[in-house]
Amino acid sequence: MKKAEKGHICDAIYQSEEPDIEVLYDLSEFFKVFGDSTRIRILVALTQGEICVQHLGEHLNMGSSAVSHQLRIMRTAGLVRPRREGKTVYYSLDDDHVKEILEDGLEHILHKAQGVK
Amino acid sequence: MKKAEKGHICDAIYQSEEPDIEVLYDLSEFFKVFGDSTRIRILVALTQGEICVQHLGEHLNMGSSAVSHQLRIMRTAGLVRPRREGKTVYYSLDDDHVKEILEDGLEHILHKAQGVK
DNA sequence: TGAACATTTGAATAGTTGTTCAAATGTTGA
DNA sequence: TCAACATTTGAACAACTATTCAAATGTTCA
Repeated sequence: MKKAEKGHICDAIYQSEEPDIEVLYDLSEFFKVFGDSTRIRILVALTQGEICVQHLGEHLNMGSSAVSHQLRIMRTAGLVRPRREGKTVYYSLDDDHVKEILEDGLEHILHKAQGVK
Repeated sequence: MKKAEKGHICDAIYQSEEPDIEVLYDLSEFFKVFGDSTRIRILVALTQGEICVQHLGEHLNMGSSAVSHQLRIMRTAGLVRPRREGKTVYYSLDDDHVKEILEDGLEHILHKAQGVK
């Protein structure tokens, strides 16, 4: 890889092979889903196993409609998966990756809270 | 730890020792910072090294003011750190944890894009 | 000090988003 | 089929957010 000639430190951005701008947009959309406390609480609850919409509503002290709206967003993002059993729909995390991302985030803010540096 | 008696699968949420609701709120606030494509692009650019505000603006095709506003948000969140050198202010990632989170997110969406399952 | 430049700040605005309510859809059992 | 229940959907509204512009702050150098 060739080094920039001018040597200005800001030139770093010109030699970087950053991911496509479109991918970075997708990435921000992905993180956006985690950027709401209702959705985070749902995801954290789901780390314990699958839960139906109504119970999620009770747990969050919200109506089923509001919960369903949020679940749709997370379903679209591929974070949760529905399973119907009679009248009831159970939701669960789509894969273990979600759990990891939650844990990484938690680790980060707890780390910061400890007062690093 | 005592198990729920009824055995309903939704009871999982009642036996869980989930993090304080306040912590989950902080967690969502943390992810919210990553949930904007401008900020993501700034963070990704910074993975290559420190960059000044003006160059970031050129890179993103935005005014310095807009960039500065976003940098303030990320500074407050403890994601980036400024270093003044004369008139110029260079920004860099505050710690390696940020890079990890970006990579985890990228890995996830690329993984999904490949069509898993 | 004063001019030139880089960054920050505040106010204004257009666009986005979460929740609520009402209505629709889907499912079960009588 | 009908009633009862669970979930989903759409529209409306209030709250929030990213960007822009103008003004202020901070820094260097003559």
